[in-house]
Amino acid sequence: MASEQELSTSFIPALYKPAALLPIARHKKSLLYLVEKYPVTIVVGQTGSGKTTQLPQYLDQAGWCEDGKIIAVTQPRRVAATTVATRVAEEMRCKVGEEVGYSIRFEDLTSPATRIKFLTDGMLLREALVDPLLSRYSVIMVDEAHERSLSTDVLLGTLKKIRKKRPELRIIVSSATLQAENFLRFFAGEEYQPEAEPADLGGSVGRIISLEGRMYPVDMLFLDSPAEDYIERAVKTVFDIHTQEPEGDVLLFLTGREEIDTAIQLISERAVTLHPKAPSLLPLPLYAGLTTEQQMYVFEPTPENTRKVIVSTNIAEASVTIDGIVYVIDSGFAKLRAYNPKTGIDTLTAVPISKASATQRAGRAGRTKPGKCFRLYTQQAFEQMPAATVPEIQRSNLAPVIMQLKALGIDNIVRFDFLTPPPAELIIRALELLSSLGAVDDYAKLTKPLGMRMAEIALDPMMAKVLLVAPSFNCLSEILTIAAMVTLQGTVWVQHAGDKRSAESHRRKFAVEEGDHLTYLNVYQAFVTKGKKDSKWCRDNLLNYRALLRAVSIRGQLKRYVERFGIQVDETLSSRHGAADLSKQQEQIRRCLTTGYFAHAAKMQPDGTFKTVSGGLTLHAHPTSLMFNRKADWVIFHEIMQTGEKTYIRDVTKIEKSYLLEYAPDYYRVRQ
DNA sequence: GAGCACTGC
Repeated sequence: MASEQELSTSFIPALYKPAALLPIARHKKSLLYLVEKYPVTIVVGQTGSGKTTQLPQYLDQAGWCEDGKIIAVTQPRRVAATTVATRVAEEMRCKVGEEVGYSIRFEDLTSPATRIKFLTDGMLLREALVDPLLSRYSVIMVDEAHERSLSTDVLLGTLKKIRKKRPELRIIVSSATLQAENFLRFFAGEEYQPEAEPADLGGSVGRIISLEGRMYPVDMLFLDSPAEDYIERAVKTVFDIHTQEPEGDVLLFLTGREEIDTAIQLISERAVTLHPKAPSLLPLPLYAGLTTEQQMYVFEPTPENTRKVIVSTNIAEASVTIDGIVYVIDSGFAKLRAYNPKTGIDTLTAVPISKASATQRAGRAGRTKPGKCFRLYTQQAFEQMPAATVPEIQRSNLAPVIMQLKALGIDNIVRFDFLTPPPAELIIRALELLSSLGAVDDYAKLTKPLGMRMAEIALDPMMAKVLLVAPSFNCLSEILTIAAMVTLQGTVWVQHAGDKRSAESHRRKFAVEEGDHLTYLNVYQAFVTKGKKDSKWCRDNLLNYRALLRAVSIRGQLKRYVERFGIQVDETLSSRHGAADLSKQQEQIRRCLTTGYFAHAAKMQPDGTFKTVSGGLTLHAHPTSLMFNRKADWVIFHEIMQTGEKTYIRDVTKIEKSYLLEYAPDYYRVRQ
């Protein structure tokens, strides 16, 4: 007989609502019927409907994991894959990695016993490289498909192709209301019947099923005339809520760090004028650039007699959920990244959000009780918003996507079945770049072995090329490190607000005059010799400990790729001594970088700005770059981005003009 | 003098 102790440890934590009470429970039969009968099921349901946690368990119970088959559930974000797996494992009373597991880059918590597997959609695409028909899976559920991330879109196209060869495969797409028909139309193709009753739209291919969420009503309030300054209006609204509305925390959506800091300052200043006995206001910032500890404040319970005001970027729209929010203030704007194929430059600008985004933001007010959403725009402006945000695949540099598709054996990109095809110009521009890198031939086929190998490595094509030619420059070990560090995307250093001078002096300790890439190499080498077991060493040097640990993992993974290609990595080279040797080695590294980044070259002007090779554009070294306050002649850079009025280059390294002509003669002959 | 959010065996 089990002791009381044993019994009590097997109880499900009361934290979670018993599964049977979730709205999805009522739909169990019809869900299982649809999945049994149709190859494709589109599930419409909001957060809280239980689709992500319950549906996989229903499928498992109904026998979809017999004969060793697995149910896959994909997520656009790593944290979602891990947290949902943990929760489902608790409900099924097993450990993560047993019947329920997850798989994300660098973390595979699955075993031969795993029947339900949560993974990022990028990860499932990686699996398709090895197992093109994804034959281990009986059901693949693509969750949060309405977010239309790059990987989700590529995955959906790939699944449509796989379905033709595997009619027994079941595909479940989970989506918000607005896009459900698009997904069904996509999979049903010619069988889609626009004139049919809603219940028959998808012919014999699929059906849509709706699960209502566990949402409370949210009152919508619009401005009657447009706001001249939405930050000012937002702050005013915060105080109106604080003085006139019952208790409950406020979530304010703005576009970026600068606006958030301004708003928080205004709120703090004005809070002093509140009546001494009135409840106090606690404004808190939330954006991705904050450290994890700084972000944690928003999740702490609100102190007594206080109202929390969380001032956030888009991160709180889908990625982060905060309890206790009753009031949402929506500026109606978000910063979005877009790629301009004409200039090859990424832009980051504030643009009006879509109706779908506005609805999602408002929904954040109704998670625990009825709420209110104050929209800082008119109803007319809302009507004019686009229905949905332009999918990433239509506003991104497609070079990495094209490499990925080609690695999956999809050669004719133009004929690939995209949910929404990207503009031809984006495809042409990407193919031009891949051709100049030698990754594809005149028929746009992957070259052997260079293009094939580039496609297999999890790196941006320019860096992939650099890595694969590194052995001929005798600097493979160093490039492995540089590639890993650049992948961290500027998270190497931690920023401390108001501590700019000390940040700069710390960076100077590791500085290499030739530029950011060699400085990264220095930082990494210092980290593995001095700081790998010592997070204090990182704190003292304003370095991001977790980011550097990640660099170690990425480097290890890249090294395994290279070794699989039969290329030896000589790690003794990086510890060579002597000034002459060092300078020679640094030159080799700069030459090697140029073989991949020749299209990202610029010349410094007397005033310290840069001009592109064609001469058209004025570029500024990003303030985080070593080249921000140094002299150079020619440079190559990793990234170019336009924000506001200025165009910045980041991760910049000095080169000689002669390198460009030596390593990219064709590219530069045309442009001279 | 400064950057929304994600991701990859």
